[in-house]
Amino acid sequence: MFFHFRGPQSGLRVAQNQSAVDPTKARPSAEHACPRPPSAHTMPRPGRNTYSDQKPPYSYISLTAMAIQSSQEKMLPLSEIYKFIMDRFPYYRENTQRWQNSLRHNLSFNDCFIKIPRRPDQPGKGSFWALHPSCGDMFENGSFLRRRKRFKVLRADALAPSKASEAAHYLQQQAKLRLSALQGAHLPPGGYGLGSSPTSTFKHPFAIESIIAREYKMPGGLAFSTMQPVPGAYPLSGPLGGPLGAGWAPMYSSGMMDTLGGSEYSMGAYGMPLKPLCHGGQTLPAIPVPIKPSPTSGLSGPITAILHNSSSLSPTSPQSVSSQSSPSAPSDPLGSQPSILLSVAVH
DNA sequence: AACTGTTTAGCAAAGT
DNA sequence: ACTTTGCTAAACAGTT
Repeated sequence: MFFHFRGPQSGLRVAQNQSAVDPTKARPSAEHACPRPPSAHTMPRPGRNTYSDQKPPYSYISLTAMAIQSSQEKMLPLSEIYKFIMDRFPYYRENTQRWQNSLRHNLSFNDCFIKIPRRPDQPGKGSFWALHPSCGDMFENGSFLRRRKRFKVLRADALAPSKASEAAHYLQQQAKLRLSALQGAHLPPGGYGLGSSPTSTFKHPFAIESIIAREYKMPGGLAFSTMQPVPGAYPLSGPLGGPLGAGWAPMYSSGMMDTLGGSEYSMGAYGMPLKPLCHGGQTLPAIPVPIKPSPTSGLSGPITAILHNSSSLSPTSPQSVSSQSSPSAPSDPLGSQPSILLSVAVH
């Protein structure tokens, strides 16, 4: 999954219609924030104190993705996303109610963000938010500034079994690729295998990884709050030693791979039994299932199949396998009928 | 009460 | 002109 930053000349509207919405609010206009669209090589990076108190030329989706990407667990609670943004962009230390509302709206509205419930024994407010693994191609040319497409999800209750199995296979492949990436920090050719875009293989100097990695190495110990272990997340010390992407923990820490078509249960990160999610004879990996329909990176063919009637699943929570309902999970509009969602990219 | 999450609505700018 | 995308406001419900 690659995200690149690009100058606002890409077409992103910055701070648009703010004055129109509320002209009484004295806020920096887009022109003020970016008097001259910086070229790619002058594109400021979202480091600490970047943009001073001016509004950064990033959409909320971008900012949120940056925050999530910056975290070791690749997942953050809402409050940590707030922190990340406020920590790096002083502009967002004011009018918090306004932009935080917008940000929450984005989290809910955009399929590229998936919600990962907390463990039952780790109380806290809100869930964790992660990026859908297939959203790396969401932005134009990998840019964080403007998505090139929005994901629409079509219900595919009548999805052919072959399609469903292809989707399961796709998820399996993704898991493997992700694992290999985590293990050696060596990205396989073509990124995580999500690289439907040729840009995925190119690590742009303004890619989030590049930016963040650079900042991680900055002297003075720029310890983001987001880099701290997330309480209540799924801290993992998987077979690889270090912490893994908690949201995807069961994929790597247990015999997830083997559960595909294998035994019914396997042990999760906390020794909890992980039951493959089987519906209608289909066996899908026990991965965090997006509450919302899953987006796709624009790959051809079936990209992601999720179990629609498990709208909110915790990867290691027994509740997630014993009960398909969660407090935050709206009731299935179709009842308990197992169904599979096939997400497609809509241009 | 405060926070979190969902949803609807309207507007503006960019893209097609 | 129409569509898409992003921003903002607001209402509401659920959770802590």
